[in-house]
Amino acid sequence: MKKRGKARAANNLGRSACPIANTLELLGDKWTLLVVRDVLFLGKRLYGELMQAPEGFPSNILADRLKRLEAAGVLEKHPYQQNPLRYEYRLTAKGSDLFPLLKEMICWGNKYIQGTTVPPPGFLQHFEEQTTSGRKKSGRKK
Amino acid sequence: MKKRGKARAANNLGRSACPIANTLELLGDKWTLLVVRDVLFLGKRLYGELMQAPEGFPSNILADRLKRLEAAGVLEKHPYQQNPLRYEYRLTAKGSDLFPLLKEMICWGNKYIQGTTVPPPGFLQHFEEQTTSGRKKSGRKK
DNA sequence: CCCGTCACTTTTAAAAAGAAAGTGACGGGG
DNA sequence: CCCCGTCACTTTCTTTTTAAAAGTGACGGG
Repeated sequence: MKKRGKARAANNLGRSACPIANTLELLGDKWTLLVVRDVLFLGKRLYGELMQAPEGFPSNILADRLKRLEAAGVLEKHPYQQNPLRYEYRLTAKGSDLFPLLKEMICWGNKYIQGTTVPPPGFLQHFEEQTTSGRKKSGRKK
Repeated sequence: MKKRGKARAANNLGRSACPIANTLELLGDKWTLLVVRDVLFLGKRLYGELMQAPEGFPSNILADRLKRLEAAGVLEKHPYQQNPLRYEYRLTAKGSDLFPLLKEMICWGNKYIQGTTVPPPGFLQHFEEQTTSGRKKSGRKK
């Protein structure tokens, strides 16, 4: 077996083993986290609902991001009707656990980008409990 | 003066007033936060040092991102020699305050992307104190 | 002089984004 | 039965961005 320098041939990592670089590989663009935002904070589940975002998703971009997030295990597709077969999108634990990241984006944005909307008091706490880290703190046992 | 829907003509906001969308407007790509990572965690300050990152910056991309981060007030350029005039890059408070965001990326990446490098114990705490939020919380207290 | 370093800049090709129109499965109305 | 409209994409085409690579200019040293 050959191993020269950092051998990454046989694993799933991208440009390096850095967790930041690998997270950016999946989420590092202008649209992906907006999908997660809308599902997590606004409870959107349907393609048509996601298309309504004020940022104006191009439909092909939205379809592509949904596909990628599903492939990455951040979203799951569940059928919600037959005839024609239609799916809704739900966050997995991997997806819900993006909450702290999103929260920090909101904090930083509110602090440093003038004019950004500040969420109403208590809004973020409501979602805190749905994350794995939140559940850990509230002490649900096996 | 026309105002249709949400008027954003006279402000500096991008696609919407959402703090997440606006943060992504600046930081939402595969490279920008890697620059911040290297300056913040690895103490890199020179163009040549940043070029050494394992992810392999294309030189034009690095130059462009440094320019954008400086324009956004995340980095500052300081001369460190004459003849020829050369500059080093330093984080502003706006830049250091990206630490919590980066930290959450590390946590999420470590948890959900197999094989990513986990920072040594105590590594992150070291930087915690340098952020504004860290300083606000009485600087150093266990 | 020529060589090498540093910090970019320019050039060019490939990839991704964005706008817009098209597709297919259906349900309802006339 | 035929046409209309909805939903959830897909395709096509143009523009922009990225990426790879070569080039530039100001030095300093031998």
